[in-house]
Amino acid sequence: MATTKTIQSLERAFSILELFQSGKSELSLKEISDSIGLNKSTTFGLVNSLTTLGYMLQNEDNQKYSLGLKILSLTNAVKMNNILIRVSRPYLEELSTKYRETVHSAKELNGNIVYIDKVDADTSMYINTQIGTKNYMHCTGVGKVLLAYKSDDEIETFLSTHQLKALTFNTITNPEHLKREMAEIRKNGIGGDDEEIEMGLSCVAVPVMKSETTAGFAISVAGPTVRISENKKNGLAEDLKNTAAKLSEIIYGYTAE
Amino acid sequence: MATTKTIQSLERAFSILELFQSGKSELSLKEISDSIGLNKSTTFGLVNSLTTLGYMLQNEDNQKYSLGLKILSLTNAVKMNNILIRVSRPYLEELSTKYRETVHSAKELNGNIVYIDKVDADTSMYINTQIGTKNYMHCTGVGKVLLAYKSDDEIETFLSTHQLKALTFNTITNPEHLKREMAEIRKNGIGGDDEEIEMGLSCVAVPVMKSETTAGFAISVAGPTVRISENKKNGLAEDLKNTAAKLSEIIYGYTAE
DNA sequence: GTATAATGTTCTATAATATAAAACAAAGGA
DNA sequence: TCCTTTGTTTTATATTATAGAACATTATAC
Repeated sequence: MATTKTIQSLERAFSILELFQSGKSELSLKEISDSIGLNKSTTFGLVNSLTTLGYMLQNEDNQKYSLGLKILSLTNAVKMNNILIRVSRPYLEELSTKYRETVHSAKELNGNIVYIDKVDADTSMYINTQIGTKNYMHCTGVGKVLLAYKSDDEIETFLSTHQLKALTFNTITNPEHLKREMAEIRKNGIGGDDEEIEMGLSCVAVPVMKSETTAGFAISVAGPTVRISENKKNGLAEDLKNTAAKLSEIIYGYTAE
Repeated sequence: MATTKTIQSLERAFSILELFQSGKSELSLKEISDSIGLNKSTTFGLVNSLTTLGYMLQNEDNQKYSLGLKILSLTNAVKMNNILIRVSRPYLEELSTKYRETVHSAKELNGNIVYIDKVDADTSMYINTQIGTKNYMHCTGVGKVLLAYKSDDEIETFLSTHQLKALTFNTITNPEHLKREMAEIRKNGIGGDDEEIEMGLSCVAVPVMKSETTAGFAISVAGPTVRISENKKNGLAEDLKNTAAKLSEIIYGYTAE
């Protein structure tokens, strides 16, 4: 459990790297120092260090800075070390190709979900989620599915420590209501979200079980509400369940029944 | 140009993250502190900060540490910001599928090449290269091709500042010999390496041209020497050239002739 | 089941380091 | 050409990272 103070220069360095997540591929020193609210020279020290280490690089023409390719070497390590990502990728791609929708995998981390992987749909609609970032448990398909397979105690703890913030009119904000949905998910082995994060956007989600009662992670197929409900009839739910069963077996060596 | 001293805690933090590139997915605090040669508590401070920031995480069962998924969010940013990676990926995959060999893309960075992307072959043979890491210019296919399209002055500078280290019996260590090969590459628009990094391993490489005389990056197909020479006859070189021409056009808007 | 070893975590004093201000350099625009 | 803007270097100082030691917790041996 982390209680000690985090090292200031680390916190600052990473927030500089994270600046590039907002779409800009190049930033000037000025822009960086303004964004993080630090002195020019302090910023320079940080940026310069990151550049020396290969995690940022400077465009020689306009002096601007961008992210360095060395970050990709860490990515590699993350993926190599995560059987989960390695194994599930092709299955997620298969689902995405078949239904032409966006597919996510996610796991729980301290009361939130973190996207592990994502396969974008081959359509004009782009779902704005980022691998490695957090999202709520109570309003995402993957989140609700993962919550459903926690113990009753854990669910109670979650509900008493997390406010069920409304993101749309559909977001479930009533704990009792959410608990009823949890029971429903456990009964059917399937869940989803119905415009609970954003109007017009829905998903179907299933858990990848680790044992008979515990979920390791979850996968989902998301897209415009109309298409998702249509696809559900066309076997999307069944396909998701089958995929999850395969992953369960390969990753955790667990087979149902 | 970076001359200032790099911030110590940053240097240390990243060297901790880089420890996980050696294949181990979990490391104990002790292992980490031993590996980087720092005091237990100093190491703890660094590791704890990285954990708080989401770039590492601790296994609650055995206390061991691993890389955090948040690294993947930076990956995302790198890829989003690099048209090069985004655009070329499917083409590299196509080549890899067709020839069942490993495909690389790489660009130059301060006299070395850095792998930008890699598609592993669907065979038992695994080529030990890592995206985001450096390699020599004088003995890799991509490196030689990129060197060939530098100006004569730049080539001279490179040769006078870099020792041509021999990695195998085939590595070209004679500057004059290398210059002759550069001319050959420019003549044919194609290069490669013939067991110059490792015995038994060869590759064919082509530049992706930015203009008539300058290369933006390079792509290569690598594999066991026998298969590569066989594939060359079966159109590998032609396919590579065609792919490179397409990428040239899409990424740099440059068309030959 | 107890004792002992090994490792993870917290506390604290101190030295070392990151920091910001200011000076300087270089580039760009008026 | 001058002035503004932004990137880089220098330097003094205060803050912060650091390592040693104590403490806590877990694993191992007996």
